[in-house]
Amino acid sequence: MSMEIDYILQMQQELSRQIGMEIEDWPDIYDSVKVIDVEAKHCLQRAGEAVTHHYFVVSGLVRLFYQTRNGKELNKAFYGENYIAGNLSALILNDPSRFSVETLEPCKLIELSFNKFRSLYIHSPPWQGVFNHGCQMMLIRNERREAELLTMTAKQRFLQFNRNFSEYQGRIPQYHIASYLGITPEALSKHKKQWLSSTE
Amino acid sequence: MSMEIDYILQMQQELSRQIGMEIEDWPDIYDSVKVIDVEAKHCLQRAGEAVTHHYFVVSGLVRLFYQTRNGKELNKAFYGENYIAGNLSALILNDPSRFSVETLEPCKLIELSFNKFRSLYIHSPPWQGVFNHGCQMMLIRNERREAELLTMTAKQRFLQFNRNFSEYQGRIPQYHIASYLGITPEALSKHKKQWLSSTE
DNA sequence: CTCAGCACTTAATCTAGGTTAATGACGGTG
DNA sequence: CACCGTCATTAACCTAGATTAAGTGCTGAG
Repeated sequence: MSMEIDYILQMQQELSRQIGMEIEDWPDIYDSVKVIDVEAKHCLQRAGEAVTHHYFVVSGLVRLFYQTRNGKELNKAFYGENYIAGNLSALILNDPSRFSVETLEPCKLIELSFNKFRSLYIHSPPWQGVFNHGCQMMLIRNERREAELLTMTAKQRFLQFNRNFSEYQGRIPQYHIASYLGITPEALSKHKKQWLSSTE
Repeated sequence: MSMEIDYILQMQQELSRQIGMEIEDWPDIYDSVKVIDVEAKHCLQRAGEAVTHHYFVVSGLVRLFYQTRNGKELNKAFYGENYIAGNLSALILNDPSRFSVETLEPCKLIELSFNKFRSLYIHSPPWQGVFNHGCQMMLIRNERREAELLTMTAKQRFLQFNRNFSEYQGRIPQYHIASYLGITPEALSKHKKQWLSSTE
C-alpha cells in the first residue's frame, strides 16, 4: 500500500513536470485511484462502450485503436511510461469511447476513475491544468497526424514514425506499426528495407 | 465606426453562446481589432510564416489548407459565419503556421491581433474560456478527422462530408471538396453520381 | 523433442484512385 | 461578339497498396 502511494506521487511529480508548473497542493485522490498490474494484450476499453477509467502508465506500453465495421483495427496512438492513456473526447462530450485501449506489454497502471476525474478537472486547479494541457497536446498531436495522413506517402509516414516513436523502438510489433501507418502488414514488410535504405 | 462596434458585439455574443456561458465583462479590445472586407481568393496566412492574426468570420467562407512539398494543397477545414479561423497550435507552440488560410468568397472578417489574443487568453477569463473551449472543439474535430481518414473509404468520407458541411452546401467548389477528402478532383467527378445514388 | 501458434515474409493478382490530357460549360471582360 | 480563365467532366493508362495465399522462423507448452 505504501508502494501505491509512491506511484501516485511519482505520477503527480511527472504531471507537474509535463504541464510545466510546480504544484504543491494536489488533492487527496487515494480513494479514487488504484494501482493495477495487467498482462499483455489485456483490453482496458472497448470502442463504443462508456468510459469508466483513464490510465496513467507507470510501466509498460498501451495502444489506442479505432475499429472499422468489418472488424479491422487501426492504431491511433501508443502510450508508454509516464503518459496518461486518457479519453478527453469522451470526457468533453460525455460520449462513449470512439476507440479501444489494449496493453501491448505487461503493464503497471494507475487507474483513475472517469467520474472522479470529471469533477477534479472542473474543481481542482492542478487537475484543471492537467486537463487543459492535455487538450492542447492532443490538439497538436492530432493536427500533426491529420497533416501526415493527408500530405505524406506511406514511406514518409513510416520514416516519420521511426523518428516520433524512437523511444518505443523495438517494443511495437511490426503489424501494429503498419496499422498505425494505415497500411497492411504485408505492404510494410514488402517496402521496409527499401524505405529505410533510401535517403529522404 | 459604430458599425465596427456592432460586429464586435455580435462576435462576443456569438462566442458566449458557443462556449455556453453568459459573459458580461468582455475586456475592451477595440484598439487591437479591425473589421476588414476582403475579396475571394485572398490569402490571409501562408504556411510556414509567423501568425499575426486570427480571423472571426462575420460573413463569407474561408478554407485552411496544408501544402505538400510538390505544391499540392490539401484542405484541412472550412469556416463560415460566426466561426474563428484561428491557429491554436501556433498559439500554443509559438511556432509558424502549419497551414495556409484563404478566402473562398468575399468576406467580412474581424481581424484579431495574434499577440493581443495571446495575452488575452492568459489574463482575461472570457477569452480564456474561448481558448479552452476552442482547444476542446479542435481536439474533437481532429480526432473525428483522424478516424475518418484512417477507417473510411473515399466514398464514405464523401457522404460524411455532405452531412458535416451541409450548411455550406453549394458554396465550396468541387475541387476543394476533393482536396478535403484527400482525392483528386477527377476521381471525385468520376465517382460522385454512383456514390450519391447508392445506399450506405 | 514436437507441435501449435504467432509474427513476419514473399509472391501473384486485383483495384481504387492517380496521372495526363483532351473536351465542355460557363461567366466575365475587352 | 469573341476571347480567356476557371471549373467540371471524360477517358486511357499507370501505380501504390490491398487481398489472398503459401511459406518461414521462432517460441513456448505439453
